[in-house]
Amino acid sequence: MPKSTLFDAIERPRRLPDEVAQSVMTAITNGTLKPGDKLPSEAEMSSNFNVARTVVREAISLLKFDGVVDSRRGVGAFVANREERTSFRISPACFEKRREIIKLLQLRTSVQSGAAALAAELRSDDQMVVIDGVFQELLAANDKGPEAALEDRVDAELRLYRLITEASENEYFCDVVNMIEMNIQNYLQSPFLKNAAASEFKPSVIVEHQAVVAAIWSQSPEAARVATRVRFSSAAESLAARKDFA
Amino acid sequence: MPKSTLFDAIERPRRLPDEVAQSVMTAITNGTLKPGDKLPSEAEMSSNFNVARTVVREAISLLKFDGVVDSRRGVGAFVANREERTSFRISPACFEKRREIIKLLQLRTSVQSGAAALAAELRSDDQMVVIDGVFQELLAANDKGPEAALEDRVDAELRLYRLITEASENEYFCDVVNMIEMNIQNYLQSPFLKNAAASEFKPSVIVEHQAVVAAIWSQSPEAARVATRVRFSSAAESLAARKDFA
DNA sequence: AGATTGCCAGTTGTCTGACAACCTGAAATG
DNA sequence: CATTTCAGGTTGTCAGACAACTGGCAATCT
Repeated sequence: MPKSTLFDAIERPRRLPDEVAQSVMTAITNGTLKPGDKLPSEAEMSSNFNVARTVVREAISLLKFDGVVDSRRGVGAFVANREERTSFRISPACFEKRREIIKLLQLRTSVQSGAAALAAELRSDDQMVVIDGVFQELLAANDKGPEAALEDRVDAELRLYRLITEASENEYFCDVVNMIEMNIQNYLQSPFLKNAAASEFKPSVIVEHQAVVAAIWSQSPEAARVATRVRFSSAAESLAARKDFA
Repeated sequence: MPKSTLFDAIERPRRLPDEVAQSVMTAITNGTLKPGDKLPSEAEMSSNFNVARTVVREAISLLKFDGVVDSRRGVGAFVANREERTSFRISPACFEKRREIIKLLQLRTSVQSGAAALAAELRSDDQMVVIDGVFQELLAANDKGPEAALEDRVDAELRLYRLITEASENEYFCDVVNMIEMNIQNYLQSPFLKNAAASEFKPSVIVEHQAVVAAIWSQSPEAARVATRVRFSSAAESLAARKDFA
């Protein structure tokens, strides 16, 4: 079927419970609702938001599951202390301010470094072969110039560090890194991402990647840790130096 | 009213949606449901679990919010790829096997080290005073011997590293650390925690704490990073060496 | 035959109303 | 005054209904 380009896809209605949850969540983050405060009753919110109580319940249920609020039957729902949360998630607001996203990358750097150190220690020879293969792909894509194989370059880089993280044999590192990556992908506009990737076309970048791979090859945890930190700090800095976002 | 110790608190009825969510989640983690698979329809699950559809909906809604499943109106709900999850959480199963909890502590170590490095760089003098104050409390509690001030010692240690993490000026580090701490507190039985704390009564431990505080005092990020890693690795090792859990 | 349209069963999303379980505080009771 | 009882409010669960949407099948048209 020839795809018509006459019309854009219509925007589909968002899910009500997520909207309500988001709304309550922002009230909590901006301090309108402080820890210990009682949320309005479900019936009240239901009429305020003009949605059914089931919708409000689903929304509150999400927050309860994260430990953001705590509800007691017959009493009400209350905002919990921030340090009582049982899940880690990144709010969309993170991607609106440069300072916030830099902070996120600091965390990413820290986690990725730890994973690389473990990977250096625990990697099998088979894993090393695969890692090196992807690194060669990255080199090949890089040789094609800044624009030609941009997609390939980004993809190879993503896979490279995902493989390294998996070689740490620690699912928690994988989960955190994947989760951060996913949020970046979801909330950062793709043209911006593309520009960021383009600006990372420098010889020094490849050298930094090289150092990471070499450290893992020689099974040197400390070297891997440092090299990874250098690489990701540098990426964060080059992002910080850019002018095309606030 | 004097608190009676004759009876334990009765176990309160758990929430149905959480149970259902947990049930589906384990089916996903153990591979019964693989990425791409279609979940049974809500009506079907409703009759299988013998609960109302609203309960099933809340459960699935939780998983959707985490990006664990993805649902399309008129079609069904599907298991998403693991790397597409948008939140990081720790399953209770983590605390059943020693190897799992060690892995969790590896992550904790990595994150805490990064936070300490930032704290060394960014701390204000006021923050340093508070940090040192809590460290003095820790020393005082330690001087009272292994059992006498056990509670105080644990509490001071918790506060010490929480303060350090906050001094990093990075909420993501705080959130991850708090979240891990919270899960440990929720899922690890308190007698076990108590024993673990008691076994951490050694002169070397205090020296390790001391090194962390000193590095932050002298604003040496690298020293803080290493000292923190030493401290938490050592804690993980002493946990691994224990015989009272599987 | 081939392409298009209309229709239908199945699924998720939302709404409504009801009742059960539970807590709080005030009124009734001794 | 101390205790009990009760009424009202809140969360938890249930049942049923309809709306919105999808995919595939059947009817229809060219």
